[in-house]
Amino acid sequence: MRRWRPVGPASEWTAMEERVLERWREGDVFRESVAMRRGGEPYVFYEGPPTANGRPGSHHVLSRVFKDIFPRFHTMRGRVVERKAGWDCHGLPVELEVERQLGISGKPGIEAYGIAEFNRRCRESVGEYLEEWERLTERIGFWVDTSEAYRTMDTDYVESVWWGLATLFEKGRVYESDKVVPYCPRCGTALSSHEVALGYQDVVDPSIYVTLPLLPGQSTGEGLSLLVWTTTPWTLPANQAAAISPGTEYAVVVHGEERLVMAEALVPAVMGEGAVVERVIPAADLAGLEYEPPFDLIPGRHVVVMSGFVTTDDGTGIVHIAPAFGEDDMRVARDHGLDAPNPVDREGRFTAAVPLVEGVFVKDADSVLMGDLEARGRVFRSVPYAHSYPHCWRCSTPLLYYAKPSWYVRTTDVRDRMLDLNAGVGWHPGHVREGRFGKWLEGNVDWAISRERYWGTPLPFWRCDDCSEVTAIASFAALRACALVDVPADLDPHRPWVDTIPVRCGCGGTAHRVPEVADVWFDSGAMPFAQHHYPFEGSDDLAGRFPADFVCEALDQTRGWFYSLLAEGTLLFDEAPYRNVVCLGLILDGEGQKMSKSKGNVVEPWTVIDHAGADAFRWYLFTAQSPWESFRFSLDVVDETRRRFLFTLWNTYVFLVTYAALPDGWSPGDPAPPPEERPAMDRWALSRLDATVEQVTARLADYDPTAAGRALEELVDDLSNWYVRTSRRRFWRGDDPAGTAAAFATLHECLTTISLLLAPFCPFVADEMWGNLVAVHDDTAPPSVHLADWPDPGSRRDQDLEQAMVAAMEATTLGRAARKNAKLKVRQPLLEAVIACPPATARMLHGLSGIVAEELNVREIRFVTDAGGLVEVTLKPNYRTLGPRMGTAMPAMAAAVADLDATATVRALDAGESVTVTVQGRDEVLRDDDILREVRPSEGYAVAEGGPLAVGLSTHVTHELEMEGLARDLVRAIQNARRAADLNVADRIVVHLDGSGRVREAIDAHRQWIAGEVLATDLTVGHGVPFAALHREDGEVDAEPVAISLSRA
RNA sequence: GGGCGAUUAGCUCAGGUGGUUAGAGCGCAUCCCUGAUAAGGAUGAGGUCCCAGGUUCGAGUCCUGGAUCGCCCA
Repeated sequence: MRRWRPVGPASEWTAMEERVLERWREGDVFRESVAMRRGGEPYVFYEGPPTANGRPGSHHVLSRVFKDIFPRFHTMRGRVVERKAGWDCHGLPVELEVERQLGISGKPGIEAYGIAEFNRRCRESVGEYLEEWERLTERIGFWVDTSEAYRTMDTDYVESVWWGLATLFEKGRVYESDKVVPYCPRCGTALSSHEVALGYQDVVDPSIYVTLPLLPGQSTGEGLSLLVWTTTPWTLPANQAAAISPGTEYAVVVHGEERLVMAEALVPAVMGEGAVVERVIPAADLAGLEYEPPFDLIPGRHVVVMSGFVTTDDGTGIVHIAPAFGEDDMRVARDHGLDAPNPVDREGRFTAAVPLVEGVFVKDADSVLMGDLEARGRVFRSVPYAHSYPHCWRCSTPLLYYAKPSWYVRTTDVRDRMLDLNAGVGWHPGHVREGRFGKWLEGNVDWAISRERYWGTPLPFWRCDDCSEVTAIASFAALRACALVDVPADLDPHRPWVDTIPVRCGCGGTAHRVPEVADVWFDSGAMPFAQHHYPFEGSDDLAGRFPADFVCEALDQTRGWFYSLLAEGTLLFDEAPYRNVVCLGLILDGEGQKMSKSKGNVVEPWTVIDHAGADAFRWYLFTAQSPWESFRFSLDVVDETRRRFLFTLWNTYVFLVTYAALPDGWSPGDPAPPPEERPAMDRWALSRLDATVEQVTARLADYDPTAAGRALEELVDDLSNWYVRTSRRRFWRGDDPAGTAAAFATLHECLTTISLLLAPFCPFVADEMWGNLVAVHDDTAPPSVHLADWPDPGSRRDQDLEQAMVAAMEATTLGRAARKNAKLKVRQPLLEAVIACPPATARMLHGLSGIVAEELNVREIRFVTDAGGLVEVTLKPNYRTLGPRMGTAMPAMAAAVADLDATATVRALDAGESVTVTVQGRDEVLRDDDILREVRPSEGYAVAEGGPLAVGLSTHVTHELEMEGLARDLVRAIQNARRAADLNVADRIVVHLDGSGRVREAIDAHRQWIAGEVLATDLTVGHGVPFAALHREDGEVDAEPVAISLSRA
């Protein structure tokens, strides 16, 4: 009883995938695949949480399928791979979305609206696209447990983050400092360096050269003005000092009435070549001089100081110092005991300290301030300046560098340790370790973890109203223990609720929570422990859950999640949080442009899935190129991938099932000869199969799905275009039952093993094939390929056979080229093909000559191994073997080889003798390996050659051969008629033919053969059809008219 | 301004440790096959391997410099 399920055409691919998906749902296959490995060694995967308040795009498909393939692979190899989904819930993107919905903007708007209600809406907004995310996740076959996903806003999660922050605080790794930070005045918050990195834009800012006249009555500098250059004129009112570079010579340049001071080296750049330098002053003589500030509004020392950070690369070599608005400026101010006055409020507007522009946003104040300076004759020159300036990555507001208190984690303390740990991480590509990520770590600065925002993990720090002492609270229990009010059992640990809970300070005073929330990157970096509510629940260690064996995200996460994970892993556990990292590239459109909604070039994942299916989408992403390069992505490239690989595979599978399902077909378990007794073609296929298993396993174990996938592509191509092509007849000829059984068993095993190898890549088609190739026939087999074990490579490699087959393929290609040259179609049988090649090749090919003969449609294959006669030989030195031996004498050797008598040399080598040549007075013995031969047909043969092989065909078509060719043509015509009549491949027919004398002669000569080929039980010839024809057609065969009638037998 | 990566056929991409005539797919042209058929195959045209130096008997491959593009940092 055959149990094969009928198979549909490849064009119904997406319907097939939907059916498989349904089977997974019904059988709960994902859960089962994990559960059945319980007790095995864990393989730890961390899901980097996406934010679900936007639609998932094609780039999310990229990361999600890479997150899928390795867990699937390791599951099949016996590891337990828990896959907990996660969602990043907090942060500015969410707040911005809610602000947009509410039509409010900025912090005052939010506070007027009410933090409680605002945060409630943020919580809702987070889940808005959750359903679409889950639907896409399922449809692309990303197996991850979304039912128990961690969410960074969950109470348990927040408590774990509190634990982390409080632990760092207790270790003395957290501090608060007034520091200049990149600050977004619209969002009202400082940005972390990795956020700043997201928002550089090329802009044109005003840049001005301003004069700072030195005050009269000082030792040096009477009548001189310092020249400073700035691209942020709005910082000039806050000027406190002018910094110069120690050890640099400063020039006094005459400019009209004025005498300007600037670094001597920069005079030509600033003043032009003709500038007159009056004299030169060493930096030391300028230090300490006082000058007239650009605006006499804010008190200060207005003094010249020396600082190492000043360069003479650009500007004037004198730097305007506004301590509140620059990191270097602040350091200079600290070093020299200067104040850091700040005339700009939190919204980025000038305060009453600068009446001229009070209430004006700083960037808008530039022109007014410059106009005022100009009017006072203090501007030397002003030119627009194009540079890259950081903007808020969410709202595009230009960032201000701005002094304000912030909370920091002292990551610089563990910088070297992070570098150590990073050295042991398996990065893919490897250059990220020392390159992009390593360089980033080397330049590490303390991590600013506080944000003055609303929707985030509140910092668990309480500051005493009386003694200012800060208490860090590591758990809700600890909070309850020292709270001065009742803490509800269902505490929402978000603002504003936690802000209403004062606690008792050690000094007896009352402490209130500091207003800031945590950087969302701290949330995601905490996921290794927070997703398990560590250390509050379950085991108090993370054994089997930390570190991860594998994480995977886009390359831009080097500064984001990859960093926050490593920083927290190092600080809290002194261990790298991941062993292997796979980086992914960007998804660009087909023209290499970044996809963006405004350009309208976004390829939606659903478009790809609906048209080409998830397997094709996945296969493209895995195999198109190295995953960390940018993808030039379009529907077309996925479609091409699908046709090239998936359809080829599917056609091969359909071929097997079609013939196996016939009544006289075959089922798994039917007896078949053992592999070693099967024909060469089968042994070759199994050898290739074993080689591929080995390769795919090794490449996947090394996180290289691209090479693994390409090995599979080659195998499928070999099977389809060589094995099936040459073995086709064995699948339906009844005269060799052992050969038929061997063919079925071989192809079945290949496809079954391929379904296993393919399972992590294309889980749908792999399972579909497994179901029909294995599961339906064997009730004890795993019902899904994803519950099966990864195959072990067999021991049937036969490299000699593989090599011989390559030669056979080459001979076939050449034979076909020869036919084309001679204009002899393949259907016309010929007497013989002559293969000219070295004896070793001939020995190798001998066992395969039947295959070559059949492919070339010739009766005989004859080998010619002697040079001369059929072919001429030319000799070339083998540089690969001779080069290292000869060194600089190599050109002389090449000349010596060219001088050899080719025919005699080849004869000697073929006889096993060596050949000696004299090169630069030394005798060199040449072996067979050292000489490469090229054969070329001699005159008179229509042949084709390639390297050491040449194939010639006897072109004489005898009458007998002609009749045989005609018979073949008739078979083809009848087969076409069968197709036109819509018959099944196994239907028996009766045929009646009518045609010319030549046609009749061909039929008479080959009647039995023709009937056999077309499954005819009766074949008649002549006028008048002796049965009621199901189908009839008139046509031509080899220019002869032929009428074909046929009917079912 | 600095770091990292890329640049190979019209397009998309392969090309361990340097070694014969640099490959594949798509597209194009010309054919073939027809018991996988809304498939399949063959042949052909198409290359200054970004440029310039260098190392070497020999460089797409290694070194130096430059150009262009991308990402990251300042």
